[in-house]
Amino acid sequence: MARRRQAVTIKHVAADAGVSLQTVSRVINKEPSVRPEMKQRVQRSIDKLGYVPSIAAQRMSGSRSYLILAVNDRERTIADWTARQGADWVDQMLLGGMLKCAEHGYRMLFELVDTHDDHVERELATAIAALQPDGLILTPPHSDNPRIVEFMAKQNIPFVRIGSHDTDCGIAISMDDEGSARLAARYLVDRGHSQIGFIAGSPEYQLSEWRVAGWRAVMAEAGFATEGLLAQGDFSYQSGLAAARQLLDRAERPTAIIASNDQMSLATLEVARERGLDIPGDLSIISFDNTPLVHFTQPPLTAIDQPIAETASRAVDLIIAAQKSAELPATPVVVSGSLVERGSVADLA
Amino acid sequence: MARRRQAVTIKHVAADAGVSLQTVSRVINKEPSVRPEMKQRVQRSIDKLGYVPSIAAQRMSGSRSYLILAVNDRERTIADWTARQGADWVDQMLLGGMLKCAEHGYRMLFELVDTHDDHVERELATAIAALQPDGLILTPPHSDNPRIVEFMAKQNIPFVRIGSHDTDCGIAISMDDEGSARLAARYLVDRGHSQIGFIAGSPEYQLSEWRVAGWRAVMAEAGFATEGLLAQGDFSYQSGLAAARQLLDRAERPTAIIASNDQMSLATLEVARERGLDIPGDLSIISFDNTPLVHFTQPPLTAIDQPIAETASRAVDLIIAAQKSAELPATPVVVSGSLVERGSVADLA
DNA sequence: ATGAAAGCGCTAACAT
DNA sequence: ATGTTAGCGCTTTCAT
Repeated sequence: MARRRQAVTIKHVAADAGVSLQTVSRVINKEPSVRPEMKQRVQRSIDKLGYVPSIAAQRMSGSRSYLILAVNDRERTIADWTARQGADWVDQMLLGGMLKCAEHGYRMLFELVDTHDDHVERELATAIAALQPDGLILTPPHSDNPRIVEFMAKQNIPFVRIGSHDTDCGIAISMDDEGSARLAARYLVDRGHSQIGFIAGSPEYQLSEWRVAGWRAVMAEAGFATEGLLAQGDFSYQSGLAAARQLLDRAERPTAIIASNDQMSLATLEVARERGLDIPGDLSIISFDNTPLVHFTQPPLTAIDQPIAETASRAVDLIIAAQKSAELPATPVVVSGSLVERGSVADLA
Repeated sequence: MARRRQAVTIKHVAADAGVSLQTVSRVINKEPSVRPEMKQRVQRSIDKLGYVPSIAAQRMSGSRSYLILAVNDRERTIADWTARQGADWVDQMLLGGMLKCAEHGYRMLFELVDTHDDHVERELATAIAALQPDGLILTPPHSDNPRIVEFMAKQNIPFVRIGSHDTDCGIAISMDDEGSARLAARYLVDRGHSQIGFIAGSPEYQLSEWRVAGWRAVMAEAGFATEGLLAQGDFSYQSGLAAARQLLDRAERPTAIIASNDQMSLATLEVARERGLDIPGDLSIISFDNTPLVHFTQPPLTAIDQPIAETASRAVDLIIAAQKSAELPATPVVVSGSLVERGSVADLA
């Protein structure tokens, strides 16, 4: 394959417009110190020749790369993709992130990094050195992985930690997991439920605790006990099966279960079917995540929607803002989830 | 934000190893003309300093960028992401593409381009000029969009056209749509069906015709008429509803329907429910695509699996190969789909 | 087999 | 407000 050089460079534009390279550069970068008439002339040449700046060259000369790197956990992502169960976290992240990037003339790149790898730092360093992104977006469980966070703190690159409350370094942004869990619990309490079970997610994710905390808080406020109503899961279908059985084996069977994600809700549905329990007649279910499968279950699941696209979009905004001012938001940014009503909750009242 | 320069450059490595820049470059690029002992010494310095070459600099100096750009249709992709119905084409493409790229030290970038935009060429030119990828992957309907293909033909960048049979330029790779449709039709014929309806996909996609052709061929071979058994859809749920009604309104009702994608199968399922038809007792259904939702329907859908991940993986291989030799595969590369048996087909035999 | 020099496209720093 | 110069990190010549 022949070597490819840039077809149209800043030189061509400069020659065509009869100005210096610098003036063209100033126009491209929207610097103020160019007379409107000059600017127009240059812009005409740019349009005429179809010139587009080379990111590589821009990056080389020390300016921005206009690249934002979103990093997800390799193991989990590949497992989701391979299972083809409709988990669409990545899609939603790209939806929010790419569109917002495009608005600002940035591009979003997507990388997989193993959170359990012995060389996480090395993996990240490689991606950063190779791509030279202007900012980085960390998703759970990376966002609170100490090795990753400490490494990033040294990099002098703005980075957002989605799903973290830690403000030591980086920019924390979370989806109000506690608030969402409260929302779900409150919704059930309002409908006359008092025996509300909760299936927790993997302890590797901090958000798992926050969700438990939200449920606990509402139960306490309402004066209901939580003893024996908390079951530990790890977000997998299997763990959901075990957790649901544990809860439904209680002498005093819960009338409702909140599960920390859709796979565990699916498992709860299956256990209910095993035992001949009608949903929502005998057992109400509220799910977390609102991934595509909630439409297809029998009945469709009432669920907490995680605003992933919106969060990714905000993350991009925060990075671009951080590039300019060194000022970071003092408190964690919060994007609230919402409850989507479907058919899996009974009104006991 | 302070300006960031590369932390460790080839200079540091050269100094540390006590050799010239050039020697380091040769080691990085695995050129043969370096003595093993030199090579070792340099490699040790690289590892010690944690050096990673800057893609920007490599690209600037005229070598490869190690970037492969996958381009999808913006409108359709965003519609799928927003609908959250579990369409996972993008995920499967990333799964196959990213992993294969990683194997070869490449990275996959992902871009959205509007196939109906008046300035498609401009959109593509921008992405190419900015990113300077070593190769490009076109997906349907871009793969057969004449403006896009003609533009790419001029670019001197190897590009793969997924879902195209056209060998004029670029590298065609397809998923054997005709063969897959034959597979589905044959499967039904073998189980005693003779009135087999077919719901076609959008004519904007060439693969729609090939699927129809496969069905027709099997029907002809079996000596069955196809008159009135073909309904036109456009891949949307709505169009599926209309198409299914048209087929099921026939005096001689089909005993089976093949739908060109999952959304239209879902619609067929719904129409069957409306009319009180049991699936598969009264009507068998075979779907195309095998996206996540096939697991969740009642009954789960027997479907043709489109090997998207495998195809993307092959596409990457083809691009990397094309970079070296100018030799392109003479005939279109074909990756075959398979039929996944679930519960939506009745055996009449 | 190794090294030195030139240049890729662009911008920061310094003129004017 | 505009132009000139130097240099980013790397690879391609072209020497040796």
